Amino acid sequence: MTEARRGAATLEDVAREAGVSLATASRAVNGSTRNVRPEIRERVERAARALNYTANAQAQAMARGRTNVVGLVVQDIEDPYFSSIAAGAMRVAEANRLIVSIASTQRRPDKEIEYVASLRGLRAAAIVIAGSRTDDREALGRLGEELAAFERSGGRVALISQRRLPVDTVVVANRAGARDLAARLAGLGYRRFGVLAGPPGLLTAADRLDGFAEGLAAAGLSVPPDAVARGDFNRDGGHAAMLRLLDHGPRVECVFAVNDVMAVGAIAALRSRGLDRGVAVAGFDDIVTLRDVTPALTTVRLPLVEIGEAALRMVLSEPAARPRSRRIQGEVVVRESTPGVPSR
Amino acid sequence: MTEARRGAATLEDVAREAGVSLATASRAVNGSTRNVRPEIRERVERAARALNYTANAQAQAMARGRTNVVGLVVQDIEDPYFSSIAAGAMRVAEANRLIVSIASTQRRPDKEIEYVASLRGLRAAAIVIAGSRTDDREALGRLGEELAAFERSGGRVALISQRRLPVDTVVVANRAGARDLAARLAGLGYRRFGVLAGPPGLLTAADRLDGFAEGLAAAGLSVPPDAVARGDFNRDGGHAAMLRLLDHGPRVECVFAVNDVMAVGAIAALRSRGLDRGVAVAGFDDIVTLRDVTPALTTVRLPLVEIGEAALRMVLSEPAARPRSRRIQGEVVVRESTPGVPSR
DNA sequence: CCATGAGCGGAAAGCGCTTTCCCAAACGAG
DNA sequence: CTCGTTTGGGAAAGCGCTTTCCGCTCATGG
Repeated sequence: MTEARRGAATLEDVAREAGVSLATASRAVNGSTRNVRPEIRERVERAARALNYTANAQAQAMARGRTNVVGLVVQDIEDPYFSSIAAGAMRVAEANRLIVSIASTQRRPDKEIEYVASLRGLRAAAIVIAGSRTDDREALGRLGEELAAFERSGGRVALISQRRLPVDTVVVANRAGARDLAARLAGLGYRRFGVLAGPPGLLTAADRLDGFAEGLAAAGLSVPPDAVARGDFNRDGGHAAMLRLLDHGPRVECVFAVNDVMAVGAIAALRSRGLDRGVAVAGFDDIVTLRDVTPALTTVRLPLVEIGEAALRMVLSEPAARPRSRRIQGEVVVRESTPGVPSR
Repeated sequence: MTEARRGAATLEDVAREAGVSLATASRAVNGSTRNVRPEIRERVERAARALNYTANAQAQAMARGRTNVVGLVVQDIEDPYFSSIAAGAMRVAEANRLIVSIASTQRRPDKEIEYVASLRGLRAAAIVIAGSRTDDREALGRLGEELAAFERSGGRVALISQRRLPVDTVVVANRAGARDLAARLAGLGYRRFGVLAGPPGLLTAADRLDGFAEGLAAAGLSVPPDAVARGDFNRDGGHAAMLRLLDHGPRVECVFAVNDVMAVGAIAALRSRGLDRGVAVAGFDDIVTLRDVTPALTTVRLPLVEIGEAALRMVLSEPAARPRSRRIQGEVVVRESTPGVPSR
């Protein structure tokens, strides 16, 4: 009846308490293909309860040769983009009784590799990586090797929005979304555009910029090179880039920030110059927490939670012969931040 | 030279490749108090590299009797309040080479208990629980038992903002923060207050409400009972509560929403009625992502990242004889959402 | 009434490590 | 030169499970 004085109760304690063998206790309490007579099972279960027994997951993992841990690697858990993806992945994990191990790389590619190695050490069942999108080929190569080693040792991998490695991928249609957005903005009558682009090397940002340019081109418009201001992929980056554009760029009617948090920074910058009603701003992502900023942001809605779900589902499904990819579309949402140009 | 065809390379493979015993390989590659001759160490390390060996963390955990996993239980990772806390905890975890396992309970107390059990099974070194603040005594009791079992089996526990269980706690000064906020708002000339309170049973919300009432009382003011509208602890809850207050409550000059996301919902509600400049709104938390809403929110700044850091540090430090608590203060930040009453 | 096999409990092997214990060699002191 | 003492490699004992294999009991059928 008394709990082990040192450390947790083991299955052996339970077996002894119930007066059965270790094998039987294991079968009764932790499941097995084999049957155990109801009467004995009941006795074991009672013993387990009395001792407050919980199976040692490590030992189970060792014995079974697989774990119920999945790894999730994001760039910055504090960024709502990633926390929404994480929420989706965690929801699916919960439904499958998986434990999720998470790491935030703070955008350092070397950390990413380190975490994958660490998850390989944990013998995680699967890894989902969100947002590894540099064009640093050297880092990408090492990440690829590390992931390949992980897969060879029996793990599964999925990437979010990163087609550059031969593994399952949830592809976010950044380019297409930005193209659609450009078309809509052109339709609203804007002609003189600026773009607040992300830092060089960030592929997500680059795709959105390219898509936007394509969309404008289709409408016979374009973004003059000096109307593209680069900044960090966060609020302050948007703020700074907007100010730079105002001070050194051409006059613009409408600014596309490659994500919502940058757009919010841009609006703050415009407001500080008293221009917040003079220049239209559009973003990308449709971050939930930002749906109430004023003016309400025109943006491309990405189903972030779904993206997280899709990635984990992919990695949990039967492995395919070749890397699969699941494409997820964004949807343009026009709100007050781009009221349109009435005169045209 | 060739990697094991099935599964990952084991330490035994490395030992064989290097021509040493398992014991020596272990000492050379995974550290030990014992020395290994540099020449042999080098040989083992080379073999490990050649085989792309990574120690099986499960096996190490078994053999050593401890893991490098810490568990983090939050209510909703998508909520910026929790994602900031998680970021802080993860930062400290990284510095200590710990792996963090995270779970989002979606505010279901039973899930919380389930996850703790699960972490006990993992033999996690420590658990941090953020935001278990119901007054459901039954659930709290079961959680307490589960945590006690975890501690008896050698794990450490810290709670964030929950003094009701005898474990280490990071106490957030909700009450004091709300009290200070009330004092400042009274100082700004407001007299007729409303409160958008959280759901009944949520202690964080209750503390903030109580503190606010105390602060007003100190200034000879009060919140009439019918000016307290309850709502969920999220944006929509704030929105709905605000509308209810407008429609069924007394006229108010200033509304205190018990957290920032509710405040944002409230502002949206006011705006939908054309009252956004007529009623002042204050929040609590100072969520980073919401710093650019307009009007800029008066709120109580909580150092959320620090709170997460403090909790994990606490749980990693030497265990104390009795539960410790570390108190963290908020700081009132007055912004445009409470411009003050000029006439007074 | 005996051969057959289904059903189920138990002994023991094994998962991949760490660590204790043992032992040989090298070394320093008397 | 002898006798402790280090020093460092290797054998083996676990860590807490799962699972294979073995063997006993009982039901079944020819």
